[in-house]
Amino acid sequence: MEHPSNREIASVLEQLAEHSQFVGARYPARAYQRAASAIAQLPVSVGALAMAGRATELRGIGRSIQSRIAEYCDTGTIAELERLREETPPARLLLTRLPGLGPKTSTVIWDTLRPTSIEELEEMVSDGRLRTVRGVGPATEDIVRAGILELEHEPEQLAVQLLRSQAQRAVADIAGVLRGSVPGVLRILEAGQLRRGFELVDMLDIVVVAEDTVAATAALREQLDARGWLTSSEDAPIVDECLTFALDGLSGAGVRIHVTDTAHEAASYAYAVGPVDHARTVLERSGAAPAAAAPTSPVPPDAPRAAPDADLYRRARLAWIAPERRDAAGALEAASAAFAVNRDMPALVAAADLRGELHCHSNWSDGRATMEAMAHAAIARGSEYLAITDHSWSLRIVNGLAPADLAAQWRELERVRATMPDGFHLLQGTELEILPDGTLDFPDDVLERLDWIVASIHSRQRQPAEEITRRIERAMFNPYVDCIGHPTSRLLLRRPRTELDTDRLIELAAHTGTFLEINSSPDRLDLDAPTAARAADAGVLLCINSDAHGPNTLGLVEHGAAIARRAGLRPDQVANTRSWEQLRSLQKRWRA
DNA sequence: GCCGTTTTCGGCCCGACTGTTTTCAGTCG
Repeated sequence: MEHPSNREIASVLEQLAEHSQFVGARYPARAYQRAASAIAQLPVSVGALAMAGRATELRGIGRSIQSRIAEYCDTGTIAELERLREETPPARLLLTRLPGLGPKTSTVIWDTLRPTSIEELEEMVSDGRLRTVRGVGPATEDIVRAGILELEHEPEQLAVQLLRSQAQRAVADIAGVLRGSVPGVLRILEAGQLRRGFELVDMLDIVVVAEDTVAATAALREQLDARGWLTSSEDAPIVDECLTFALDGLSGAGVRIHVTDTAHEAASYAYAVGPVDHARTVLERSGAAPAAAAPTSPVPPDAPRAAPDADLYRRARLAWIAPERRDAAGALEAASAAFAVNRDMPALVAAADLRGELHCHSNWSDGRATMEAMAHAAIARGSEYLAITDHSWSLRIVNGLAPADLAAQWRELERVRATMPDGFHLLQGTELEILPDGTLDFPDDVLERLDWIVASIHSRQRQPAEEITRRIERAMFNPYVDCIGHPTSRLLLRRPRTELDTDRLIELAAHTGTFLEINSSPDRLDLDAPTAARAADAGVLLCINSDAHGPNTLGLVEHGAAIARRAGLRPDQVANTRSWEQLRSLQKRWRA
């Protein structure tokens, strides 16, 4: 029996959380929220667990939430939530969703004014009635006014964007459906924006290679229809039959499934990877004759010879271009020039090139696992070194470590180290808070005892450009600061980047010998690809770091590697493609 | 709504900042 995805269930719980806020039940709201975020990253189906009565074994899920999940699996809905939804006026929803208005203020406004519509709320803003609400001043008024305005402009920004991690999960879900229900599927290939390494994705492209495209398309259409997913179907202009639909639920991103057979696989894949203009040019240059022989699956993501469309590029008299570089300016010209002299395009860095991990957290601060568990997970991934970089003490919210804690951690680390296999380096580090004035959270005599130091900003992120740039500059001049973590502090779809002047950042990183991070957390991906490319051009070494908070998230470096590849980075431009001994010799503390 | 051998009831990350007050509540990370 199939269950709704964890993503879907999490979104339902989030809606329950929102509605709990309306009735002032803030602790239940938090419980729903906690359950939702626990489920979202769970590797097993919570629906199956709930139906078996075992979901309560998970932290954050009790009898009540379990029964709601089971109800959702059974009936596809939760009666209580449906009722709440119908009872909730749009103006109420708007108020609670405004960033800067919390549960208290939005409830006070609602209780005092009771606008029956967004239009009425707008009137209340302009005629000053909003201002009469206790606790509402000019700033709050601005927040509401801006919120209404944004709502009016929404059609333009309605395109739904997914983080890479969400997009990958969605693709995996869809692929699961396809495998189980469409006959004669030979392989399923990830294409489109996701394959090209976009940090945000609004269209998922999936190539289905089938023995019989007519039969496969019919079965696929039926499956999608049965799920209510199919919104439209169009024939792709060039090479394949393409089914287009919208994902259900919260995400609502577009999906295109390209059905093809082995004879047309290369062209179909190139087209599905895109961008369209690039694919067209390649297809035209190749003579667009369908490839005779198809490569055999499975296709490793990056071996040029084995890529599904490698042959196509050859016939187009082009060196093969990695999907991540197909948006890059001048890619076709470079590939043509390389082909003329019988060369490949420069090799791009891949996650498999990374020999160690330089930014992760343990349960000494806000990580979920012991240092030991993190180390074993790193070893299992083939890493040669792992730096434990728990937060420093000014970040109390995540249990940042004081110098005394650091000393205790050191003793524990020594004990764990003794159990490690030969050749593996467990390093003691810190994610050091750069304080608002640019001073560091630990003095130098503490820092000099650590193996590896990532310095980052988590507070006062709205400083003006000059201040925040000076702040990071001061940190980079410290001889023990090895790397600047998530330099612009953006959170994709949630929070804009800081005003940091990245030109200055790069210039000083080169000058001081400080590495810059490509943080692989899917909602950060910071530095972004264009900035990382500029940094590499300036001779700055980048670190691709997972920022893992548990053993399962060390693999997030795949996302960071995708960004690095979009930036065109070679392995030698990434610091942690080196052994720890080599990397260590590049730390500025040994070079001065 | 969830959690727990120091609790089956009474707590729930905690400090800084901001905007609203006129000494502090609400929001955020």
